[in-house]
Amino acid sequence: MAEQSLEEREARVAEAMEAFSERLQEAGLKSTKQRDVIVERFFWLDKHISADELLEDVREHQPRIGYATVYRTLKLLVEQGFALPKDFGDGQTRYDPIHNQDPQHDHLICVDCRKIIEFNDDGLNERIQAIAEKMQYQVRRKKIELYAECQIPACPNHPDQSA
Amino acid sequence: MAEQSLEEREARVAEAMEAFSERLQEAGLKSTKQRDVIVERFFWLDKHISADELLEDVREHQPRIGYATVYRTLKLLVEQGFALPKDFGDGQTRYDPIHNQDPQHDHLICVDCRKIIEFNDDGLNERIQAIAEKMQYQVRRKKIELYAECQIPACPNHPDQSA
DNA sequence: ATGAATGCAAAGCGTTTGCATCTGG
DNA sequence: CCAGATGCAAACGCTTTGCATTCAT
Repeated sequence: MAEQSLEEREARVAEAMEAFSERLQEAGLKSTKQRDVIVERFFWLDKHISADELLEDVREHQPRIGYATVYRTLKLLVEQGFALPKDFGDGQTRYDPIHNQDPQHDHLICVDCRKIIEFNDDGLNERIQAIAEKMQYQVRRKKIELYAECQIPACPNHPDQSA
Repeated sequence: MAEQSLEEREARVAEAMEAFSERLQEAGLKSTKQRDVIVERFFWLDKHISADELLEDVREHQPRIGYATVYRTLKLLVEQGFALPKDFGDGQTRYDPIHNQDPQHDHLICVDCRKIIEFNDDGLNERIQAIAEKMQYQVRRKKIELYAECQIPACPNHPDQSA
């Protein structure tokens, strides 16, 4: 969401790619051109992306990539802890890149324009811990989605806001 | 979740059925034997049920019911505000009956035994309101799921707990 | 060279829909 | 009567899989 310089973005992607490569080697898996492109674009785009959207983007760099490969790579990313599958109720699974520094944010989805806004609230997280503890549970991960409408007359979050 | 006497359950179902019938009439829709059975079983079972599970149950009462009818009825229930579709990541949509008295609860899902526990925490709700307000949004509905593991050595929430 | 990854197309799965038939109001 | 509901099967959209080929190590 926050604006990000090209350098920052490149640094972030490079870091993520490095971590990913390491993990691949650890797991005895191979690094291929397709896999690398998919993962790199996934980290570069850095948004809740669907397999479909990712494939479309990746094909600009590697036209002959098939969707099976995208799905397989996405699954791999999830298994290796680099992505989290999300379902926002629009019929397709979206994948959320996990940055080490922002391990677990929540979402507010505008019911008017479907824009997805990320947020993080410490008070909320504390309360959740407390709730789980009271029930004798320890939270592993959470999924918090607020479906809300904008209160400003003309919803400011229209998709045509240059991304 | 809470134990419920047969009378209570019957009363609850009757009330829900009445409300549903009213809504049907208001909307100029018809009450049919199939529809009634599906809706009644849905309210009676009163859990996060999948179309599949509901169909199986309903067929004990009306064997010739097709799954299209179940899906259509579930959709109707959602449209009319009697059910909320939920996705817990197991590949199929589950439907959560809405009781007037418990309009919007949240869920804790045991990662060990997949048991789904409902809860409701006012402090949590208040905080959520505040978060949305700060962002200039008004929450329409929320989806909060805590995936957590039980801290008691032998997870007490095993599916074989008589339902 | 050898096990893993790819690309394609086919299959799979949950869900929706077209259509002829039936039914409630 | 006639709009709406049903049941069946076919269609659907997203995702997964089988298999022959290619590629990284």
